Amino acid sequence: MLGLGLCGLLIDFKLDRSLAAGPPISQSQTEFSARRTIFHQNQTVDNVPIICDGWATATFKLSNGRRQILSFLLPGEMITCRLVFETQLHVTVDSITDGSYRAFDRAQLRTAMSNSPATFDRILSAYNAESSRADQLIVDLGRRSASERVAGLLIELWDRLEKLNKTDGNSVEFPLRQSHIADATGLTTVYVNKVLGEFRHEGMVDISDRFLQIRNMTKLRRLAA
Amino acid sequence: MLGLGLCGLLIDFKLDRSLAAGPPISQSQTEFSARRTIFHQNQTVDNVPIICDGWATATFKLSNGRRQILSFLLPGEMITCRLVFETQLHVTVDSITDGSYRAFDRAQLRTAMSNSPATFDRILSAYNAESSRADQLIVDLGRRSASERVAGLLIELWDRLEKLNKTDGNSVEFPLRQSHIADATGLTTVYVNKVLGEFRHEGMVDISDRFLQIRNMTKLRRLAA
DNA sequence: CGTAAAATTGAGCTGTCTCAATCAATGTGG
DNA sequence: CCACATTGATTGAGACAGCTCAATTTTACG
Repeated sequence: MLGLGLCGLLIDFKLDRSLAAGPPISQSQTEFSARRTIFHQNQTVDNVPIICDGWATATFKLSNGRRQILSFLLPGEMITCRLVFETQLHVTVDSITDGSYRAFDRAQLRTAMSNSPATFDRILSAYNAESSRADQLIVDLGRRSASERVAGLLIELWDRLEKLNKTDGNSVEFPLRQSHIADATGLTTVYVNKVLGEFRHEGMVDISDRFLQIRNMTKLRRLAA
Repeated sequence: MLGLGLCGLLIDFKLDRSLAAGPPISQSQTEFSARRTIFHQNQTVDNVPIICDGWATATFKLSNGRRQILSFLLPGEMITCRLVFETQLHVTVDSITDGSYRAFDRAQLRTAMSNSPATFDRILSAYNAESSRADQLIVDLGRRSASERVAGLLIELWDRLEKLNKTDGNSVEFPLRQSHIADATGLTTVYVNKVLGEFRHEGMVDISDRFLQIRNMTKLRRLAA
């Protein structure tokens, strides 16, 4: 019963992403407000948090102040699937917007995985998706130019938001600051600003008033390819 | 019976790494020689290959000739744990040295996972290790300088080779070309050469005659930190 | 409404790249 | 076992993508 329930939640939150649109119910839900650190790097977490609403980042912070965003966390996503199998968090999780998360019991999750092949497959395919994005980021950072990387990030986010039904025509709500884009692409905010200015000038992409508008998707995808 | 056998092999190859030193037995073993492409990007692989002997790379190749090495594959390692759960390979696998691999049946692997919690844990902890290295690489590429990245790569390989008992004092057999280091760190071979020359000049690290010698581990680790 | 955070712009700098040449090592066929 | 061919290492000169520093304007928040 519990296993099944868990499984249902997982399907909703992680995979079908349908609950994001519905009313939040679970008692384990925790709200967070914008621009807060929700979990600290190297913290031990006894459960597996899944973002329920809002945007957040998973960031690796170096001692000298440099930081690299490893992933943007959107509704329905685990901070990292690694947490299903280990307890120590290797990143800092910072909220971007207001939102909420739910914490799933690790043992129950694992029980659900062994009891239900479907749950097993879903969690593992989420892990594969996470791993695929990481590899994509490695290629971007290692072998692509600044504008290619920014284009790639915008495309990735667009595609993910589209799956969440958050897009509307060529436009989508977009709470990222230029510093988020910089920390995700390994650039400086100053240079990100120049790249985005160039994109705007070319009539390809426009970010303003917390909205991202893609004016020439073909061109953007070609640049990111 | 089969499940157990598989599990045993896995322990040997992937986790305890003990079989690497012993005689190869399995009939599914395939030999490869140096500087060959073993698997192609986007190829469908019906089984899960594990490197048994020798060095190889998993490389993502872009259409314009740029390439990024995602990981170096050492004895006992899967190309990527993703292959346990999906069939399409997203990278090219190229051998560096002569060597061999064994191909495990995917379905049998998965059966072994569900039958044996220990196997389950081992495969997933291998996946976590893979994911951890990927995240480390992202941070390196995004936020560290050329010499930090090269130092980091040498340290990573040193530590992995040490676990395989391949190191001898401060020295270890090291078949990588400077172009491998370049493709792994997102640099050019010319610049890698300059960085390595600097390392040598400082008496920190020396690579010659297919051997890596670490002359000042403390300094190297501090640089890579 | 004041203050802090974010975006924008400009000037100059540097880490890393490109191009190109040379030299060393490794492998190959005869 | 040699001569050649190929691959890898090294070095130098010059270029440029992206950085730093710094000032200014705009936007957002308490």
